Order: sequence, then structure tokens, then C-alpha cells
Amino acid sequence: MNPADYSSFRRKLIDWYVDRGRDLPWRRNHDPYQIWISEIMLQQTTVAAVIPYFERFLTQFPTVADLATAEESEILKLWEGLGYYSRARNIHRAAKVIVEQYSGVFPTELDALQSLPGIGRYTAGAIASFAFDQRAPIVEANTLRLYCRLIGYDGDPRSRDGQERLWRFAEDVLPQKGSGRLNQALMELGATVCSVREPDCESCPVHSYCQTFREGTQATIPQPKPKTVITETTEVSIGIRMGSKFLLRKRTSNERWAGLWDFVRFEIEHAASTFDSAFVVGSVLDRTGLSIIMGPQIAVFKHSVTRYRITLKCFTADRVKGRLKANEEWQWVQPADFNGYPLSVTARQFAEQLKQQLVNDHETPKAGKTKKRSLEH
DNA sequence: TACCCGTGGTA
DNA sequence: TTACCAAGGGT
Repeated sequence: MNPADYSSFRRKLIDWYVDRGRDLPWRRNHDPYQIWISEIMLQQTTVAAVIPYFERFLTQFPTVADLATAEESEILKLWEGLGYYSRARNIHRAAKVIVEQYSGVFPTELDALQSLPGIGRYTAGAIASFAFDQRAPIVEANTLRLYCRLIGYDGDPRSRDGQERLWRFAEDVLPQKGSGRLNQALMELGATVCSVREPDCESCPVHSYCQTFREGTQATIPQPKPKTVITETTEVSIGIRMGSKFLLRKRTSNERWAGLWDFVRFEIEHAASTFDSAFVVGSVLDRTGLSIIMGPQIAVFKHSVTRYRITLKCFTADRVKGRLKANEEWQWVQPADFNGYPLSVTARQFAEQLKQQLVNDHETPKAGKTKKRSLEH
């Protein structure tokens, strides 16, 4: 696009945005705290998924000071089901920095913002422009696609050259005042009109400035991300029972679902022709220090996590002896109290299954016709 | 730099 | 059913 056109481009885009932009919860004010929380939640996450989480989060933690003094597990509980849990741990860390090093006042400078945990180049630009109307550029999924098409960039937008060009354009197109609103408008156009498949160019307010519109190359620009390879794995999850409680383990920071609670769980050999019960019992002893007697398999879940497709086999088991190893965090929890712990989706499904099992046991106390072994004593 | 991190919606 | 995608960042 010719730099001489930036001004009229902006006018057309803003007119469209004022008319057609969505009313979203985080667009109703310029509170940097609220904008920050929304931006973190929206990372790699859809608007529809974020809205209820955003509302609940702000109700429980209205200010950065509330967040800084919270327990990490409280934050994770509010994040439960949203994914990418390091985001939740990072906002906790960042909240503490803001309170301790910035006296609880949100920093306004791009560099200061980007130095906070979980805030990268895009999120720093978003907060600086949306909250403080600084002339800060942004490039994320929507604007990357939009910019590539506007300028007809047919290279790899993730390459060094592509990134340089996109960030350059993102900055050049900004006005001296009103960058926050323009950035919002750019993203909105990318999200709702300049979509991945079948962009609605006829209703695009700036199609006359778009190189791919002129050339008819919208379908091939931008270049798609390289394919991800899916790996099949099989895991077992074991609800180890002692009395009326089950054993939960807090997942450590170097593994998936870090900070969330889960049943004892590990990968087994994928070839599922025979189930090696002795291997499972031995692994449980290794990991927990407990000797167990395996119970029945009560559920199988298929679960996809980015590049893995996991078959999760869920068992119950009884602890017969042994003492829990001290190198990890454990809790014995009654099914009624599972909701008090942040759980991964699969752990949540397993927990539901266990609760259901207990209800069934109560409904059919005479174990004559039930094949599955009762969870009651 | 390449890889890791989750979940749900859509075609 | 599968493949792709979403307001990215950390290491």
C-alpha cells in the first residue's frame, strides 16, 4: 500500500469499525488491568471461549492487588478448562511485580510491559495502545493475515523477513493519535471479514487498498502454518482409594497441566493387545510408594492435546499398604470435594465418572446384577 | 531456533 | 472423522 493512502485507509476502516465492531466485555473501558487479563486469556483462544472466563475472573479479582495476594491454586481454578495454564501462573507472577515494583500502578511503557512474565511483543503493544493510546504496533493471528493480504506478502510470514515486514507495516499504518482504536479495528476486520477461508471481500471497507483483492490471491496468502504431526499414545490413570478418599497429585512445573491436580497417571506401551497389570502396579509403587490392588477399568477417554492423541484408560485401585513419597504434593480427597481442586479436563472427566459410580452403587446396593465391582466397602 | 504448552469450534 | 485454527509466549 502506498503510504500516501494510509490516511484515507484509516478513515474508511474506523468508519466501518464504529458501525460494525462487536461489543465485547473488554472493550467497554480502558482499564489496563482488564485489558491485560483479556489479552492473556485471548492468546490462542477464541472470543466465545474467553467471555465467561473473563467475567468470572474479574468478579473474583477486580484489581491487580486482589490478584497479587491470591493463591496460585485459586487462579488456576478460575483458569480450569481454558488451557495453556502457564498463562495463569504468569499473570500471578506479573501481578506481584506490578504491586511490588510499580506500587500497583500499571506500567505504560512498551519495554516495561514486555518485561513482565507472559507479556510478549504483541500483548505489550495491545495494552500500550488499547489502554494508553500509545503508538504501538501489533501483529497477531488476525492482523498477520490482514497485513499479508493488504501488502500481498507471499513469503512465509513467520520467517525473519516476514516478521520484519509485518511489524514495519503495523507501525507505519498507525496514526499519531488513536492507535488504540485503529489497532482494535484492524483486528476486528481480520477476525470478522478477512477470515482464513473465504474472506468476505465484497463487504470489506478497505478492499480497494488490498493487493490480494486486486490480484485474486486471497486463497493462497498468507502461507499456512506447516502441518503438525500427531503422535498416538496410551496412558493409564488410576483412582487409588483409601477409605472414601482418592489420591490426587499436583502436577509439577516441568510437565503438561503444570499446577493442576490429577489422578496418578503415566504412559504405557501403546500396543494395547494385552494390558500389563503388573507393570502398572510396579509403576504406581515407584511413583507413589504405595502398594495397590487393581480394580476394574471404569472408563476410556480419547483426548487430543496439540500434537498428541491420547487414549486414557481409567482404573480404580485400593491402597493396601505403603507410605506416600515426600518428593511430590499429594492429597486424599473425597469425590464430593474434587471440585475444590483445579483439574485437567481428563482428570475432571475421570472424577465425574467416579462420582457417577458412587451414585450407582447407592442405587443398586445389592450387587447381584452389577458386573463392575462396587466402589463401596 | 525449534519445540513446548490445551481446549473447543468449524468445515 | 480429521485437520485446521484461535487477540502468543517461554525456553
